[in-house]
Amino acid sequence: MTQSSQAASGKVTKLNRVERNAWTKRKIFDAATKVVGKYGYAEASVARITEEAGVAQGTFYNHFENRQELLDQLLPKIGIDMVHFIRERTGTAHAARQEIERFSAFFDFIREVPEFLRILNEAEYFAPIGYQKHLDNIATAYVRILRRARHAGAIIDYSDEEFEAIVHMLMGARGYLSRRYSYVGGNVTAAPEHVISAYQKLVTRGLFVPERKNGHDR
Amino acid sequence: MTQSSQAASGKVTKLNRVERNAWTKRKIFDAATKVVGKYGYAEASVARITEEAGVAQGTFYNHFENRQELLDQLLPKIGIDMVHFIRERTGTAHAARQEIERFSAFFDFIREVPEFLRILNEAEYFAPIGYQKHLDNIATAYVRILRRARHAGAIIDYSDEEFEAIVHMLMGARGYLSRRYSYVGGNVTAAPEHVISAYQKLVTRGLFVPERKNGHDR
Amino acid sequence: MTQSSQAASGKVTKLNRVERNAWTKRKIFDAATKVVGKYGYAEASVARITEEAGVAQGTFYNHFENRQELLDQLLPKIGIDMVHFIRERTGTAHAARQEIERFSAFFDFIREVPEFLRILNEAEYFAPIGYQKHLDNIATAYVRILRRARHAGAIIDYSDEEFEAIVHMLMGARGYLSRRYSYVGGNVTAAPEHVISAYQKLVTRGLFVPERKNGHDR
Amino acid sequence: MTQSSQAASGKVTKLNRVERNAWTKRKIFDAATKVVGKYGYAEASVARITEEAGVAQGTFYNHFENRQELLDQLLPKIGIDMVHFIRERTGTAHAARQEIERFSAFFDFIREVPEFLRILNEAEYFAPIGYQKHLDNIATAYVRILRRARHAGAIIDYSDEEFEAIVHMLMGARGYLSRRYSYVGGNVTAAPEHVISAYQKLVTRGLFVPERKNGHDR
DNA sequence: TATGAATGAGAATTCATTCAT
DNA sequence: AATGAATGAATTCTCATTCAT
Repeated sequence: MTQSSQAASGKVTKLNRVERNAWTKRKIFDAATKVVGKYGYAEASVARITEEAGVAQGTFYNHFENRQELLDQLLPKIGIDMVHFIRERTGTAHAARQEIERFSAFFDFIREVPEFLRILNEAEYFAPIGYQKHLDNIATAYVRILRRARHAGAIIDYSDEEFEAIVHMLMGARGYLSRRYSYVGGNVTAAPEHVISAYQKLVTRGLFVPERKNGHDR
Repeated sequence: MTQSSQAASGKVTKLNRVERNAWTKRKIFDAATKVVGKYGYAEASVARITEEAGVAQGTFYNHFENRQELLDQLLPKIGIDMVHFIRERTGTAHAARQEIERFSAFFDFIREVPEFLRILNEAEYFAPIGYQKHLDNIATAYVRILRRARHAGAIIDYSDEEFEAIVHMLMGARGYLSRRYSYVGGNVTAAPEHVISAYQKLVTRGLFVPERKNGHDR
Repeated sequence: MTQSSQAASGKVTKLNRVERNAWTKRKIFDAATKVVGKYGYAEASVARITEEAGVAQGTFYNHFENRQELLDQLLPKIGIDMVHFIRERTGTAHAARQEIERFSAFFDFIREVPEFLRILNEAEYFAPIGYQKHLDNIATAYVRILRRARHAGAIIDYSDEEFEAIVHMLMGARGYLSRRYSYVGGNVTAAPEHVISAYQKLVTRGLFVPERKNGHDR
Repeated sequence: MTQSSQAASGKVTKLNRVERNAWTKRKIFDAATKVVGKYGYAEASVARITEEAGVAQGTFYNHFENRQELLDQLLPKIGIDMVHFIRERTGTAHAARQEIERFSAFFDFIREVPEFLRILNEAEYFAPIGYQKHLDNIATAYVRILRRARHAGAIIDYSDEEFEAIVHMLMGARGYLSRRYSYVGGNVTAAPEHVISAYQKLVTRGLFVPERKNGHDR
């Protein structure tokens, strides 16, 4: 083992049994991310994933019960990365403006992790368990945000049940918009200005109350 | 009563060659709708479809070039049915209220054709050509509606480009909402009241100008 | 039916039942020749042949018991054409020189009927009955020629049994040579000079006695 | 005794991974030889071959990219065996007599490997890549032999180009003769005496100069 | 734990032949 | 006699999973 490969593994000394195990599992996981991002779930055969990971096919089944189990873990894991990414890019402005920040950050994340979009969109049918988990994660966090905004007076007139519906609309809007506008000639691009402005108008007017000088939440 | 009108009436005694041909194609098509709606595109093998249709596998290839060709025809065909269905259920009220009618009609259509949702949602990956065709159909018609509303003064302050983005948001919203709320215990149900009200609030406030006594479009 | 198509059929007036029948059979036969010559027996599906002939698939079975029957008729029919063609191009010179004329004429025939080579060569495996018939036709005629030459004193020291072997050698030589030298860049070409001279040397010296002034056969 | 030498000896107790792998591939190869020899390439389906080999169909594709790849390897491999076989049976007599030895040895080889003839003859159409490879192998070696004979004075008056043509004639002659005379009632038999004598006369007189007391080549 | 050959159930598609009209 | 839709067996190839080493 060379120094550089040790460095890449994050360890400097020889790996013990547990670490080697985790390291192999990680290799398979990362390979799956790459493969699904590039070819989609349907083409993500165990053969392709293990080849990309540089391990034998049999090794796969030492770490995952079966192909589906891995596929179902893919989206939730990346989904959490996304939540962190967006949270870091959201400031303390008025709630309506924060929502626009989140919207933009979502598109930024797609550019950061181009595999995400495909993994997200196909998951509903190829990794339904993972998809559900992801959706619950996001919806829960999102509803909490809206509630907080309502508590701060930035939203009125929406019930908790309606929040849940709103959250699905916003997620759906993002999904369709990203599919439509994130790809130009095979490359992942930033959201066009008019897309952001349209989202801003719809959401700001439709969901939030007009911002006043002292209307900051938190 | 002519032979052809006999065929159309569903009460068939004897069909001529052309009618028999169309009838068989139709059987395959309907079987595919059923199968894809129930099992999804991935599981819609030619064997399954032809079995459902009650014809031999080889017969399939007398009517469709290959499996994909049929799959790509599925969504656009049903999509057009949907457009007609919604149009029939849309009155002449104020534009904002018409949009809510369309929203409700969409959910009604899903109950009418429960296969539609799955055929629509999976199409992006399993029948991309058909999906694109469908999306274009819908987006074009939808943008035209919004423009007319703007011309009638029911919408202001949105550009054509923004309309396109809005249309994708609305389609995305419907898609996610229908996935979340249309199924209860395996049955297709009507949209809950709070979903309709949330949509109504978001869209009415976000997209349209407040309705005045003389604010009808057209 | 137009005048020109009547002319093409070789008939000027309306065709009666028998003639129509023969005409259809002929169309199928010619189509098969074309198709096998271009794509080979293996790709000569009934669908392809009938399409080329401009008739329905079912029509095929009104004229031929099955696909194989037609294929087996192909080679013997053209083989007879070849025999006539070669015979017409053979003069009354010394037997050895006649053999060279036949050899050259064989290559000329290939250029005249470019389908022949493929039909001949593949027939052994795809139309074995027809192949055998053809081989018998040719061998019989060829042996007769050699016997006549022996009777005329142009060949000595070969028995009838040996003649049969010689004939197979000569046919084999032609077959391999034509495969090797008749195609250049997809086109059928004349036999190169050195091929003819090599054949001439081998056969003239190996089979015939040296030509004398009065050594003409016949 | 090493493991590998155990394998080579045919008496096998335990094979290691590499040996097992080679052993399986060999089983498939041998099965293909048998099947093609008996039924021809066209009937040599993967199902038939793997059944004959006693392995699962899927196993086939662990060892060969596809069906055609195997078929194209068949003839060149056996062709090399044939060359060795013939070379071993060729003495140091005069070149003309050596040629007769080779001719006889060819027929002996067919009796040794009865599958060869069919594998050879059909290859042109079913395994064209393998056929070309084989033909090149043989023609190259054959021309080299003729040149050596010319250098030794046993052949005069033939150019290199003519040699190539001669070689094709000899190969064609053998091919046709073997088809005609090697099978009697389903069994492979030796070449009849009159066939050998006819070949001997034609080639000895047609290609070589009369043998003198000191006319040995080499 | 890692390996990779072996498995066998299916997948899409082709095509000679039949047969009702 | 002509038609052409219907048939279904057979083909090649894929791939998740198993298991002996």
